[in-house]
Amino acid sequence: MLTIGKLGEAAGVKVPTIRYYEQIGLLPEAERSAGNQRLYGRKAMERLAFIRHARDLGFTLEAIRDLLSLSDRPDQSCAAADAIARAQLAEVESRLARLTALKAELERMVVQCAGGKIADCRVIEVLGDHSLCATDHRHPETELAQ
Amino acid sequence: MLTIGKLGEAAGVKVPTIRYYEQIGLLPEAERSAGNQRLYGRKAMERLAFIRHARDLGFTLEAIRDLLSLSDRPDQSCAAADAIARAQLAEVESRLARLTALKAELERMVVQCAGGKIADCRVIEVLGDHSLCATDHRHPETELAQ
DNA sequence: CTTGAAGCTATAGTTGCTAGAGACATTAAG
DNA sequence: CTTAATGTCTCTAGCAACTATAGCTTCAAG
Repeated sequence: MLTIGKLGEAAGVKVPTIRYYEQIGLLPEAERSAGNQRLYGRKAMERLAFIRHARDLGFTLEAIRDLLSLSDRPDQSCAAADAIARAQLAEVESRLARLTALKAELERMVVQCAGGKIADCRVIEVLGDHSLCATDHRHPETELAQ
Repeated sequence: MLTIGKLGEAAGVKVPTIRYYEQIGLLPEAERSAGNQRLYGRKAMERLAFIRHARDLGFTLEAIRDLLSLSDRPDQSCAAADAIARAQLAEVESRLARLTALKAELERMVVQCAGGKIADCRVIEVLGDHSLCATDHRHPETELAQ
């Protein structure tokens, strides 16, 4: 049995994060030692690794909650898991497209900066006047988030 | 003079967001009408457009605060503005690299899903066992944030 | 003059943690 | 066996950048 610190070390997750996952119900309530400290076995370790990996892949905690409950029902169809993964892939692809456009615009901006005074600065100028922009990177809906 | 609703419409920014920007000092306190409603002129409109555009390019509000105060001093060197923009470009490039790796991993995952039962699902399996992964996409430091 | 939209303030919620305070537990050294 | 250092406990508050809600006032159209 591992204490919370060892578990965190093993899984690459910070201690308060583990307690947070327990608090929001992503991890079950841990067993406790005589002195009230959390103790974890292999099952908890695996579950935490699953969460960590999914987080690394950008899944939200909500999506992970769904994936975990799916993985607890091995006899069911995997369509739902597949759908969640595909949705995440679509998310990533759209963010990628957006970031690629941003990169182009930022590059244009910094390349044009001649290094003079603010009054002549292309960076400030472009930010102040959207019409100086090559690409239309305005997205009312799509969040930059995550 | 525009009311807050018209300004928001014109700049593509929601009304509560404008009030929020005022609250955190990104926009100056607006003039008020006899009935205590905010009124905005061309200067406020331009400042808000600047903020909006910079947000669209992924600058944080902190960076925008700096850029705005720079743009208020047109006689100074533009080096600082350039540095902020370059930092943002670097940020975007690193996120781009990371997302590209995620995309590859997610694609691998969904392609391998044969559509059977959860017990055989590659999505769940890969998430549960990091060693099944092609790429090492674990980043202790680099946040996925933004 | 009435009605409905738009404005006001203030507070709380969102996501996914992270940081702090103050108290108890455990472990290693002396 | 004691002490000191570290680890853990709970609880609360904070971060970014908004968004939503409640309950009120003001404005513009008919």
